[in-house]
Amino acid sequence: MATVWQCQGVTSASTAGAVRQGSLRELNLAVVLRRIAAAERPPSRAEIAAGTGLTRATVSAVVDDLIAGRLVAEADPAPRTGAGRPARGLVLAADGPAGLGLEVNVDYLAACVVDLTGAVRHHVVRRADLRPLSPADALDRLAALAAEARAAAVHDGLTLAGAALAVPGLVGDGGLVRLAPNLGWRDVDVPGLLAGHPLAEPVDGIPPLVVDNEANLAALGELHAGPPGSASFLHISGEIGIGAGIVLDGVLYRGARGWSGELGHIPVHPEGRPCRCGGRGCLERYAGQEAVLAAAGLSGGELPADTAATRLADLAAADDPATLAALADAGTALGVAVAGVVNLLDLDTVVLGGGYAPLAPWLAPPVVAEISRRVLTAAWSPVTVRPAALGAQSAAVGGAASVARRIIERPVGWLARSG
Amino acid sequence: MATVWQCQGVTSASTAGAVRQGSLRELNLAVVLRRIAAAERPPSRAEIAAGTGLTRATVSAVVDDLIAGRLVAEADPAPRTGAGRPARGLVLAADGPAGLGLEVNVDYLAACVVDLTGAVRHHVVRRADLRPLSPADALDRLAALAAEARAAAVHDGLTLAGAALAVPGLVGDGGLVRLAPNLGWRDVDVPGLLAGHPLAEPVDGIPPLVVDNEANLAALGELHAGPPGSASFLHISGEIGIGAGIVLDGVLYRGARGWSGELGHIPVHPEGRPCRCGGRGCLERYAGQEAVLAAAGLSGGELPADTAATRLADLAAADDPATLAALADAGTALGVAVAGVVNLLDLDTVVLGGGYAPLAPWLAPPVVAEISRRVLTAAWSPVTVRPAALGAQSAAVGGAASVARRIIERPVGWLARSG
DNA sequence: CCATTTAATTCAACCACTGAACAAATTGCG
DNA sequence: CGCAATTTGTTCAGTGGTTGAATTAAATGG
Repeated sequence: MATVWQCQGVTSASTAGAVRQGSLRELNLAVVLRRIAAAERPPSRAEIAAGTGLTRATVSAVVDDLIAGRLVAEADPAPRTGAGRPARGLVLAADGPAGLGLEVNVDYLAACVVDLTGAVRHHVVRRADLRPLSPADALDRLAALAAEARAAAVHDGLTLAGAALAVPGLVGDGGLVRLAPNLGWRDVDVPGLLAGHPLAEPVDGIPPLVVDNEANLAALGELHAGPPGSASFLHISGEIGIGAGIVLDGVLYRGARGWSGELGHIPVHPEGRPCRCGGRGCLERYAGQEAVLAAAGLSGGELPADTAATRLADLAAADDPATLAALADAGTALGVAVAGVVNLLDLDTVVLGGGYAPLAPWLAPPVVAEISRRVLTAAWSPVTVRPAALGAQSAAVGGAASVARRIIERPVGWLARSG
Repeated sequence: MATVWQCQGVTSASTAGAVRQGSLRELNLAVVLRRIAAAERPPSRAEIAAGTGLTRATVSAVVDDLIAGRLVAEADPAPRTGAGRPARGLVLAADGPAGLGLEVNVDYLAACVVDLTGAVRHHVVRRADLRPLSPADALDRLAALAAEARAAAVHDGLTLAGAALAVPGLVGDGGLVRLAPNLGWRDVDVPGLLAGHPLAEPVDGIPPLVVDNEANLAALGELHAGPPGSASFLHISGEIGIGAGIVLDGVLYRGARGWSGELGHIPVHPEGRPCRCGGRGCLERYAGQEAVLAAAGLSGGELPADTAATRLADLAAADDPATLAALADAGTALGVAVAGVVNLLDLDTVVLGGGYAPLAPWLAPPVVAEISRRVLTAAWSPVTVRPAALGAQSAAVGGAASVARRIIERPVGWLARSG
């Protein structure tokens, strides 16, 4: 009776491999670095030792490695501590490795560079309607933008350690874009088309290029930029489709096959309006960009997402009745779907991102109303609904930040780079 | 002896503590033990070494510790390997620590003992209507049942290392049952009421008693008993309320506050039937036990769940038209909600458990229909809908198995017990 | 100016893994 | 039957990295 206790998932946390001798240092490098990254103010070696349970001797040795590897620097001025020898505060290095974030969307390309501290060191958005272009041409332009960003990073003394590309669509294994309906892409082999463009210097443990869903990376951006403490949240990207990134306990959940977050096709009126997915009454048909524009009396189903959102926000700010009604209805539909999600996942925060970010003043109230009406546990603990901290550009930033985060989670790859 | 009563906390991935010197052994004990637990057939020390990357010397030393601690035993007969010195197969010990699973439900109490290998060594169900009893009286009876189970375990040479209690309701920190509507419990301090009843011998790292939602533990039972490969699934417990346990990548997801899985209050008809939760159109009002019984023309809203389910199954098997229609409608409503969940979480398996298990032949087809109609990615990869492997009794077994699983995940606690 | 206090480093000791050599136990071939 | 081949498991000196105490460093305060 062979009983299987643990099924190997796609990325299981408990798949921790064997701990060899050197792993000890590897693990402690990560522990100390995480501690420095998570601290409110620059901690001293002694504080880290007290907080982690390691000895001061060990912490000193580990910190030496981190400083030698340009991952950590000593902060000045030193924090005041009172009597005794003054502590030397430790901060993440601002001149070490950095992540490159890229985004391809319907009407713009974006590239940004985020360093270890989380600071956005470089950010370019190039507006252009990409729908007429072939995937190869679009990616060529993206590569040019990436090269610019890389040059800027090098100029700042940074080293790009990896890149993440956000795409508005379903992404399969190996960076294959299965379907990006609004771009008109289908089965596009992004890594293949980008081969030859050196986007980043390969670092052990950091893939040179990760392709991911735009909503996923935007959620990571929110995790990175948002206030600490909300480690379980739903980040909703309201565009033509409605995607969502799910962060549970500080970890992005990608689903069994990497296709989680299809919030737009949650049924809100089971026998309601037919949807292009084949179902009926999907959320997208009530709170998607096209539906809201139509309800507000605007015809531009082909408007870019942020243009549409700002136009709606302008009209709503001017108290246009049709727009206000359209947003109220969309918010209610969104609230119904979100209430279901919160009931299921017990989230404490819902973030309105993408095109929803500028509309949050009008969307959030009905969403909150539906949540408090329908969520059983809302009485015990309130659910926060707030706009995305990074706004519409969070996917590129989130991608770049995810690269930096990976280095913090496993610094040995970077340290092994060149000695 | 001061025993610490605690609830299964929300474990954050980033709380990974420092790796002290001894942790190295601690981690490798877990690595080797997991390997033995996950293997199809008893592996040899050499196979473990090859599979993990550890040296044979290290594996031998680790295995010696595990055998000395009665967590592992050498299997006989030894597996045939061909030429060379014959390997000595390693299996999980059947006479070491074991977990105690308990369940309080509307019309029965249950206790079971599961050993490390996953075998159910003892299982008692005591039928009784618990609703007239006070929580204290009910828990007294439960404690008596637990004492019996403990005696049986000791008789078998087992040592109980912890207990898990399944309750049909919301469980807060510290084992406080906030609300168990069908039991009529509200803010019941279970650990306080059970103080003095030695349910298990405290083991470092294994809380003596964990109180958890019935649906959560049932999902763990399914993870334990179900076929391997489905490490991300939704386990639905259809009772008077509809709860769900969410297993993602082999890990039970509890939610930010431990209250995940309220599937019953997902809206399926936003302005439909009013629900006692204050919302309208909750799934529970269309697929909950009361709704189905009423639709089938049965009045017994107070029937125990399994009785109601078997009665419905009998009627359906006899082709009773009203029952068939009621189940079809319930299945459709369930399918709408589940389709939303699958769209959101990209699950590959949905398990019908609790009272739904015997009704699966009639519920599964409409659920599958709604999924294939509404789930965008169903075209790429099918979603399996199946009845629970353990049936209605999975919560107690799942709780007991979760205790055993904890020992496998962190054996050092058990090994430190008494030398 | 000196006692006090806290931070960081140094250093011998120790723990657990490493790698190679060795012993054990079986198969297969002459 | 005997011996080479083969694979398993153990022994043992060696090493990397943590440990804990002692030591040095650098400030405050009376």
